[in-house]
Amino acid sequence: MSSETDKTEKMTAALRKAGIRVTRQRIALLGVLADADDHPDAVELHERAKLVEPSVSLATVYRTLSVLEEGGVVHRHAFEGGGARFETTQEDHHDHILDVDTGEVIEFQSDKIEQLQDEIARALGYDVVHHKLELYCRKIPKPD
Amino acid sequence: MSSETDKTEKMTAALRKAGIRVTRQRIALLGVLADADDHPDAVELHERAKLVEPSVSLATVYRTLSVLEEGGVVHRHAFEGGGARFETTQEDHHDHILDVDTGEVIEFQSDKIEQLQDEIARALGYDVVHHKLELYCRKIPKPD
DNA sequence: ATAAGAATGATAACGATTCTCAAAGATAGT
DNA sequence: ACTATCTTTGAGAATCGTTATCATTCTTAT
Repeated sequence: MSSETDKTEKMTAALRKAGIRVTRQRIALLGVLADADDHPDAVELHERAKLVEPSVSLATVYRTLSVLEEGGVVHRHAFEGGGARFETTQEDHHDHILDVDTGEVIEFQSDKIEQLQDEIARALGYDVVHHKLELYCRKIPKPD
Repeated sequence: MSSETDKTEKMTAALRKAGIRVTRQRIALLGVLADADDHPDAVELHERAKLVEPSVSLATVYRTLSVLEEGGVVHRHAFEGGGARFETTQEDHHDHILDVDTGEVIEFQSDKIEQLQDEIARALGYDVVHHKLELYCRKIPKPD
């Protein structure tokens, strides 16, 4: 099998499609992002990318993340406390619940809320370009 | 008239009520915050506070903002790009529209959205402690 | 007025991110 | 494939917003 090669080709294609120059470092980072099912920050992504492509520098991770963001390939989140965290745009749009005790991130989506946002903005003469909705929450204790 | 004295006394009372020790610097900063109808950052607040109380240092501005936040007297906002921005909690709760072209901040409030947020969180086993809803928008061009 | 503790200004330190620059690499045209 | 051109890279310095340190000054409860 050639699964590693497969992934490389997939990432290469994705970069090409987004009009981004293809380099070893970018393939590695995009691969890591595609595999991640959490919301890692730049340093964490650097750690993971180094396992695939040891030469990647942190500077390049930051640069590439910006490039990928501009290309619409990843989303950058600035949750409260600490640095930015990233995820691919492969999945559908969603917002986040942040567990204030554990730091856990849960994703959710509500068409109703999005629709209300559009209505509110429109009424004030604005179009929503993008939005940020974060619910900082605490687990409801189970009644036992 | 003794309007400056009046304000000082008002600010002093507000600090006392919040259980915060009263100093010249804190009175000055809180006064500036109370007067602000925008969402200034720490450096901007420092500039304004220096006009009232020239001795205030930037370090104290940061320290005091944290103290005031803990005391529930001000809110800290982390809008995209740049540092934190502040406003007093005198007004009712509201969320923000950010004009992506001008940086302008518009406030709005929607009980409906807040209610939906609670419902969504509850369904996932969470209570909302606080939330952040920011609509990054662009002005709809007037048809002329 | 005084003692005990808290707040202050100046500046160093910090973490996250961006910049600089010479060297290496990618792409398009031959 | 070979070059020329333009881009990206790694390493580390620099920057930005913010917090920590510490000796001095100020608040507050007595």
